[in-house]
Amino acid sequence: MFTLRHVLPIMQQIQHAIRQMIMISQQEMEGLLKDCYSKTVKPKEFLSKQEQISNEIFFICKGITRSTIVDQSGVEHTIHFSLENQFVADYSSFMLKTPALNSIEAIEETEVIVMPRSAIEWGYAHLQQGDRMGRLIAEYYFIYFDNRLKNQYVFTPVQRYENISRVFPNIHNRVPQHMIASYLGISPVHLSRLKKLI
Amino acid sequence: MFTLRHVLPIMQQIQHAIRQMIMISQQEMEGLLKDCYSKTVKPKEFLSKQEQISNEIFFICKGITRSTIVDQSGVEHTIHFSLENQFVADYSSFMLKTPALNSIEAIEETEVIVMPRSAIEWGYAHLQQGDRMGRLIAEYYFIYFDNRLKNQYVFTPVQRYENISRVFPNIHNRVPQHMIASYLGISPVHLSRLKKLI
DNA sequence: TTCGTTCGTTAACATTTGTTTAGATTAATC
DNA sequence: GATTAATCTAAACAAATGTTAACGAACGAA
Repeated sequence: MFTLRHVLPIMQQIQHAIRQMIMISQQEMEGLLKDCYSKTVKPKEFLSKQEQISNEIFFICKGITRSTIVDQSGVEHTIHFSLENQFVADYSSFMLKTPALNSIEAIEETEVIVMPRSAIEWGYAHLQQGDRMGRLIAEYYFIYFDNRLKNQYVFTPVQRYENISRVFPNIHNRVPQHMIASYLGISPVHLSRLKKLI
Repeated sequence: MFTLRHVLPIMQQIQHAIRQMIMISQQEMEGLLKDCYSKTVKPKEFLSKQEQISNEIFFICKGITRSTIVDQSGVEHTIHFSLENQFVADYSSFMLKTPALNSIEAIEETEVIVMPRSAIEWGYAHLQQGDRMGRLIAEYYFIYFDNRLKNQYVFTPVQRYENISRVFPNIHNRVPQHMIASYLGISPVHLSRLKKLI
């Protein structure tokens, strides 16, 4: 049987990400990560599915995922891409303990650290800076969403396309174009058309 | 000169809102609110303007505001409405201390409590549950934004219009229709056209 | 009151975007 | 390697949305 000491090296990346947010002792870190484990999913496999309550937060060590939501007509929309060194979850479902509206699906082969609810709650209760960590995560995502929403109002589809390409230059090699179109809120045919005009 | 004891009655509403989020002693409450003050703005007057760093959070006691953002072509978009008993600010600007992209403008005569940055920072540093309050506020807005973004993907303009009318039935008596159109991301002429079809 | 402004509706027309279908290319699977 | 599936592009047409202009009603300021 492995002890925590043996498992930790795999956890280096997530530890680094956590230490960028808060001051945390080695002892606290071990407590926080004791229920966490790593998991690998293949392309098109799901990390979590809609209609189930999200009881896990994922930290992406390697790979890329997309979060999808299905509308009343059954059409699937890509609402986020998530990359290496980012946390991903349906946070609304996690926080409210309501059924998730999102699914999270791997695009490439993806390796994640799974943080179960028990680990997060242990953190809030026992970490000196637990609530601070929660606040910073929430604020980080708040800023991200605020930005996304403003973009929707202020930029045209072409501008949004150029913005992604700038922020995430490699995206065209890693995700199919029809998913980018879905993310932009336009049809794949139309994105192809717009590209011709640039 | 008024002491805090005299000022507090005006502050009842905001105290109630704060107590719904965290446990807070009367002494802590007085510390938190000691730099806060009330302010009344007339319709079309601004609580805060774009390009300035937001150093205040507003609590709306009475009235209604809209948050606006201007695109590259100079067109103004309404991105939020905020009502009684809600906090409003350009939180991204407040948190990052960067120039605001939003302006906040009163639609009706509006009375707010102004919470300066000093009050918020005092709260984070001295309140027993300061970070918890920060986390809950950030999480609350996170959920709000998450929802807004999903709505953009999943609902048509007509559905979004019906959703507002349901969530905020009185909106048509309180805000001009062209602002609602702007909020929905469509032209005022088109909203008028869509209404005919319902 | 009177005058000017803001607001909502309507119609006509222009532009953008979606849909369908087809074909060609590449990637994945057996 | 052969076959199937996935992906992107293209064209033609349909639907949705924007723009402009005109008009009248409601509202506010002088």
